Amino acid sequence: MNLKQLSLELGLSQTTVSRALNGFPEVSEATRNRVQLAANRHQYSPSTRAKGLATGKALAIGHVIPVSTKHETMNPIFGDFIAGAGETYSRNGYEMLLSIVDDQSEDDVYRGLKARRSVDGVVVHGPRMDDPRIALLNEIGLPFVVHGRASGVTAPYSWVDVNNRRAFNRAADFLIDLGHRRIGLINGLEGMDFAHRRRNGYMDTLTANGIAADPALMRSGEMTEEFGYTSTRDMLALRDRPTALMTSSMILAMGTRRAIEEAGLTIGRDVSVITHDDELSYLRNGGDVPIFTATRSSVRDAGRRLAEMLLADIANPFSQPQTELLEAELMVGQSTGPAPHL
Amino acid sequence: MNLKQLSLELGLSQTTVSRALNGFPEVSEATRNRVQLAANRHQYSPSTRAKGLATGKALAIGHVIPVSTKHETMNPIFGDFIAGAGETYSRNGYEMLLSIVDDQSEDDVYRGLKARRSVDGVVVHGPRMDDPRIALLNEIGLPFVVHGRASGVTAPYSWVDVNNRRAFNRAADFLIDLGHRRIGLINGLEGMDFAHRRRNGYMDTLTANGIAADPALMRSGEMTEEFGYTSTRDMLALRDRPTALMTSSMILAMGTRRAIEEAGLTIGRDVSVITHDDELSYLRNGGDVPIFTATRSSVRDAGRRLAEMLLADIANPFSQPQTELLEAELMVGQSTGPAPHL
DNA sequence: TTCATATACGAAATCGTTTACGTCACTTTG
DNA sequence: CAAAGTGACGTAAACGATTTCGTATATGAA
Repeated sequence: MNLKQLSLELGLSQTTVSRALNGFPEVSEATRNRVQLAANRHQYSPSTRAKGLATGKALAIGHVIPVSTKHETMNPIFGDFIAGAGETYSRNGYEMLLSIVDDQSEDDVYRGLKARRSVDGVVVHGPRMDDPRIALLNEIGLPFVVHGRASGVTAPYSWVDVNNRRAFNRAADFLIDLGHRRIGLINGLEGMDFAHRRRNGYMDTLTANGIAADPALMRSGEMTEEFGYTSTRDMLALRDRPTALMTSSMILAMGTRRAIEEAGLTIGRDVSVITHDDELSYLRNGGDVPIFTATRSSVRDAGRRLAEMLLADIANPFSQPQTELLEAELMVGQSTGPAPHL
Repeated sequence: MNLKQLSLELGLSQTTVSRALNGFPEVSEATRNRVQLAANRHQYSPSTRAKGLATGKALAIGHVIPVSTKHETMNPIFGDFIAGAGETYSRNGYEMLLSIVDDQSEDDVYRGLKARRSVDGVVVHGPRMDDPRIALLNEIGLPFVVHGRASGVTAPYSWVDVNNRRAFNRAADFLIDLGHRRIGLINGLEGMDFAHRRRNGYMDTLTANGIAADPALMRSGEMTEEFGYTSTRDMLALRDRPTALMTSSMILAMGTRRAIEEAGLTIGRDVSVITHDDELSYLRNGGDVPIFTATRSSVRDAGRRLAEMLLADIANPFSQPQTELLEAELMVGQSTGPAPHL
């Protein structure tokens, strides 16, 4: 069923039917009802393609997901993030377009989306330091919001981010208050902006407390369970092993737990662990009492907020860049305790 | 840059330019080259919307991801699955449309996609037993392929699935060969088709070996780490506790490991564990020697295969339903050993 | 020379909407 | 009572591609 058929059946012009359905005032309430009813009866919905052509809007948002060619790793937070964003989109009549792309050819994908006019805007995932995508998107004039920030980029842009620095400040502070002095960090990949900020937060707090940062206690890599395991195992094998560890994700923390227990140590007593927790739906950090002490911030909420921001940006093209900094809360769980006397 | 502008600049008609770019024979090689060059120079790509309108194809595939309203849980395999499918799509010039939808209103989403003509076909995720979506999609005439199967549905349909039954047959057999008689099962949600098949595989092998299935050793629920933990903890507290456990996912297995170690037991010695492993990129099951003994099948491959099947289906509308049953391989790791003498 | 046949290109319809202009019958206003 | 609104609807031109017919020129055969 298309507009023409519907209007023919109603004995009205396509114009009137279109206006009736889109809520324009120049149509009587009587006919509007008649049209609505007929539309429902036939399950009429305007063709997205035709509507898009006519209005010049795509009514779609693009998410470009980089997958590292080296490790073929897909960020596990991604699912929950788009679940949040997706809610906002469908509530506003937008569709979500996904492009999975190896991090080599990202540029072409953005250019392609623009050239084919497939989307009205895009979400930038996994920003790195000095991320070139921001300049690119500004250049080609595609509205966008970044999930995270890109240190080193001076041009203004919209973003939604967690206060990673503050979160890791607080986590380190918490451990130091418990008497820990040897604190390790198992972080995301070097070059990822969030990893950079988290390390800064960690290091600042250490030095502020007169503790020298030890390179042997700092690791960055792909955030897999395996990496959490090997990093922890190696650190625990040091002559002067850490009494506490901070990890950048729950999955890393699982690996950390495995290594600690394999070493015959007890988590929360021999080694304290604080992790960042994105509140992934399938990795809930316990019920009432968290398993891991954690800095917690829902990535799903971030998705929701970011989508709202992007849609607002698109609706009002001359708006200034918006930003939103989400604070993580520190949840005290069972994985931390006073520093042991070694 | 659109077709009109490009043809104007070249001093050709839109027809010729279009034909040149789409590889039609009735255009000389000389002008074809000229057109190609100009198109590249201006980064011209045809508007998806206009092209879709003209051709009647959407050049897009829809993925409808159900999110349970109760638990707000998003299936963790989803990310890797669409990474696989996405590769196939972009290689064939298709785009991927994502709809996140609570499992109440799925019907409307499929109807909407059809009515708005947004996609040429859809992928059905997470089929349940007697899944009504298959009948619905057949009724409204939207091409689809199911990731998994739906026991109880008699109508023919295309699917790609892992041989869940066989996988759990083999896993159970393997444990029984090691001398285990008390074998627990920690499975996905009741009603999910894959969970049903896995349980059947498990139970068949038990009874074939003269072991009565014990309801106390069978659990189904959302496949979170927490559920793996509580299920295992409860089973280990039984007077006649299991010496081996089978779990339906790596994440469940992580919870299982936590409970086992918390009970002061050693995995692979006191309690053996076999898990199903979807080869999620961020949950690699160890390197050379797997951590968990596992029935392994790449969900990313499944995504690739399924996408190819769907595109073939769309290209040839009168084709018969295709099916593909992937076999899981049994990887022997460090989490299994001979049954202990209790 | 003439007619058929390629070869290379173009004019215009088409896809399904939206929307800038008309239009026409009634009020309302000065 | 004529002029000016207003309310309700229609005509037709976009939007940016593809595609169905043509058409003009060159080539070959009769």
